Amino acid sequence: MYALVDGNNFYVSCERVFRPDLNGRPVIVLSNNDGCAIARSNEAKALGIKMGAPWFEIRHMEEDAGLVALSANFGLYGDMSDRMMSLVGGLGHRQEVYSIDESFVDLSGIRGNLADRSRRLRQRVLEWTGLPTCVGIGQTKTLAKLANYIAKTAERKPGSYPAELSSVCDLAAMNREAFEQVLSTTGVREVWGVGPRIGQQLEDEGIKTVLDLTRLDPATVRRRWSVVLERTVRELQGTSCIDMDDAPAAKKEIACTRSFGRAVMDLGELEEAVSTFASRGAEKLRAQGSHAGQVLTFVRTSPFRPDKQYSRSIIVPLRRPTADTAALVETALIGLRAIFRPGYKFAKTGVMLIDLSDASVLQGELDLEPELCENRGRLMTAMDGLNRRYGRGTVIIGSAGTGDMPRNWAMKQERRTPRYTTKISEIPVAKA
DNA sequence: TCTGGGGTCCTAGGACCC
DNA sequence: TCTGGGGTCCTAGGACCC
Repeated sequence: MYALVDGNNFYVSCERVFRPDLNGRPVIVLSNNDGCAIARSNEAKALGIKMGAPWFEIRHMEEDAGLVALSANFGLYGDMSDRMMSLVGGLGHRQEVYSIDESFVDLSGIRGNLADRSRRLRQRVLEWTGLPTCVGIGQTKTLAKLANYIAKTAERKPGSYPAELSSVCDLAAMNREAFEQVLSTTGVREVWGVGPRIGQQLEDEGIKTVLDLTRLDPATVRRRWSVVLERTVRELQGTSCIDMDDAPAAKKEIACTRSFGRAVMDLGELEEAVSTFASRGAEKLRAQGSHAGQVLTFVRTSPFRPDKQYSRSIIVPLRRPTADTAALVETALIGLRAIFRPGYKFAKTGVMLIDLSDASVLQGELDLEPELCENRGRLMTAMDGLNRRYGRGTVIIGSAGTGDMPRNWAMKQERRTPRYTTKISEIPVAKA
């Protein structure tokens, strides 16, 4: 038995904890570069703002409808997430943190009324962190996800489902008739694992509701679609196919990519951006104890603009796997210089560290610079320590830029709220 | 003017091997 | 005329997730 607990409109709710004046108002949080809406309050959803809606298209609602738009404050959301997750873990014996605002909890061995227990947990999370949540319970992870969707929808749109399913929905506790009734009023696209593509195909075949999907024969689904969808169908039928993953494996690739605040045409500026992203990737790499064997660098123009388009990537191997910032930056720059073409308005670049291996696995080789290597490792440790203690960017590699060049590539963030919980100078002051 | 970032898994097809 | 069988590895692309 599984529960899926997730934060309602998570980023917006994090902002509201410190800005109660935003309660009851339409609020959205924008992606990096203030590009598009990535979180919406219920009031913003009611205005018809879609997930991913470009900001420039909905901006007029600031005037027309009192919409409040905030730049993403990921430092805040990450910290609030940690607080929420540590409480949610108490619901059962094992927890899998699935995303910044969701976690699965294994409820096996938990006695008593699971819905009541979940309601108490919700209350505790709300009181201790200020964050509203919903809980879905089911026999499999896919059913728990579905239950969570129902709980959220029942809460947000009264009348869409029986009122008692609002906020907490336990599909496993329902009788067959009620269960099928709920499934028959839920669209097939709401199922975890059914995206726009498969959703369309299913609907074209007349499979419109979750109940329809649940009644398909798994073998047929495998033949007509894939083993992935077959698993989904089996999970809906109550057979668990997706296990808990409570010790997430090391990443197999690490990406650092950004769209630019403004178009960039100059190689020098791109070099700063690529150096910055490769450095950040190197930090992530060291944090998980890995080495990279190859570095992929890409540049591209904006596919949304009518300008001349250019998009290329290149993979450059390292002489030996490493997590050394200087080596990774140098390699990424070799790639950049190979694919750069003048005359284009670049919109985005990125560095991906691939072919990752565990740092403890070392290829034996004749080492002609043992002291150098050892010192590099210490240097990286010192650098990470300083940046952790005094903030990201305290110590950087020179090619990332010292501010003497235009920084069109720098991210646009015009509406960021303070880092209330993670930056000492930005902690709110309570007045007596 | 202005459209996010970071991942995973699966499959098909080609290259290559014996 | 008639041209095997079984396997691995890699890559690109598709689809999905939040």
